[in-house]
Amino acid sequence: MTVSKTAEKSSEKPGDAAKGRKDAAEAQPEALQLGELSEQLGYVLKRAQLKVFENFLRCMASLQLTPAQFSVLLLVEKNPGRNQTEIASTLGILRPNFVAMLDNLESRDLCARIRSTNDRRSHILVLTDKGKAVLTRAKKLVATKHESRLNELLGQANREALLEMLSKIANEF
Amino acid sequence: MTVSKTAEKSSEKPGDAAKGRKDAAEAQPEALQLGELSEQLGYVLKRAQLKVFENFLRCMASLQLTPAQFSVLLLVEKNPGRNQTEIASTLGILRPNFVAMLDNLESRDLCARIRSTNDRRSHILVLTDKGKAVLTRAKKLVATKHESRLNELLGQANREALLEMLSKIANEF
DNA sequence: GATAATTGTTATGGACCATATCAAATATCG
DNA sequence: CGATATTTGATATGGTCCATAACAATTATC
Repeated sequence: MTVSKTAEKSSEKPGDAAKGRKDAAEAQPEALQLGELSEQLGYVLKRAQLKVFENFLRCMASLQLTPAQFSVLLLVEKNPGRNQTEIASTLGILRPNFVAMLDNLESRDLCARIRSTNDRRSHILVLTDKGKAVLTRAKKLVATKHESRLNELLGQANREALLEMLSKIANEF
Repeated sequence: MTVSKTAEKSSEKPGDAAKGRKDAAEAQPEALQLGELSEQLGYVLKRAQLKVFENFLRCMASLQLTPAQFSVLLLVEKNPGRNQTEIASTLGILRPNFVAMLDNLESRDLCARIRSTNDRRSHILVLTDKGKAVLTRAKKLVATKHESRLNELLGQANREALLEMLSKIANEF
C-alpha cells in the first residue's frame, strides 16, 4: 500500500493520441492494472493523505509551516497555559520528539516556553506576538488556498460528510 | 497536524465517574480543546490513516505482511511479467527503496525475480506458489477482519462514497 | 524524610523517503 | 559498425519521522 512522495516523472507526451494500442509495432508502455488495490481503504487513504500534505506545504511555503507545526500552533492558541507533555500527547507526539520541534518554533520566535511557578518541572507553552500573527495568516492561507479546494472538488455537503467519516475512523476504528 | 503511532498510555481509570468537574479541590487533568484542529482535513486524514494501518497490521499479524508488502503482492499478481521499475513506480516507491523490499519478499519465498530474456537488464517479478497462497489468505483476512469494519462503522453506501472521495482527492487534489 | 512518579531532555536505533552514483545492458545515431 | 546516451537494478548515503531507554531536576507519596 505504500506510496512515496515522489513526483511522477511524467515521461508521457500528452500530444500523442491513440494510447493503449497493441497491434502496431510500437509496443507502448501500457499502464499497469491497479486491480483490487484501488478498493483497499489503506491504499487510497494513504495516497489521499500524501496529496493533501503536499498541497498543504505548497500553500504554506511563504510561512514555512509544516502540518505538524501548524497543528502545534493551533493547539497552543486554543489551550493557553498547558505544558509540553499535554500539548504533545494530545497531538500524538512523543515527548522526546516534541523537544526539537519546540526548539524550532521557539528559535523562530513563534512560541515560547515559560517555567511554571506551580510546578517548576514543566514548561508552559504560549504563542508569541509573532506566533499569533503568523498563525492568523496561516489560517487564512489554509482556508482560502487549501481547504477551499475540497469544496471545489467535493462540494460543501460531501466535504462535511468526508470529515465526519474520517473522524469516525480515527476515533472508533 | 502530526500524529504518531504511540498507543495512548491510558492513565485513566474508567471506573471513576464524575469527570470534568472543576470545583472540587481535585483539579483533574481536564482534556484539551482540539478546536479548529478537528476540522483540518490533513489532521483528520492522517489520524484516520494511522488507525487504519494499525488495524491492518493487527489483522495481518499471522502473515507478517505490511500494507506496503501487501500492495506489492497484489500488484504483481494482477500484472504478471512486469519488472521492478514498473511495479515500484506505480506504487510510488522509488527504485532504490524497492530493492530491499523485494529482497525481503524474495527471502521469504513470496516473490521471485527472473531475468528477462528480452531485456537482460530487467527483472521480471512473479509470485511464487507460496506467495500466491499467502496472498489468497491475506485477501481473506483483509476482507473479513479489516475492510469489513468499514461497513460496520459506516455502512455499505457510505463506505463506497468514502472510497470514491478519497480516490478523487488522491487523483485530483 | 526516604522512595516513587513526573517533566523536559539527550542519546540512540529503526523505518521510511530521497538523491547521487555505478556497472551492465540496451537504445540511438552518426 | 561503433561511439554515445539511456535504462535497469543496485549501493551508498543523508534526511525525517517515530519509538525506547535513561537521566537530572522537581514534585508527589507514604
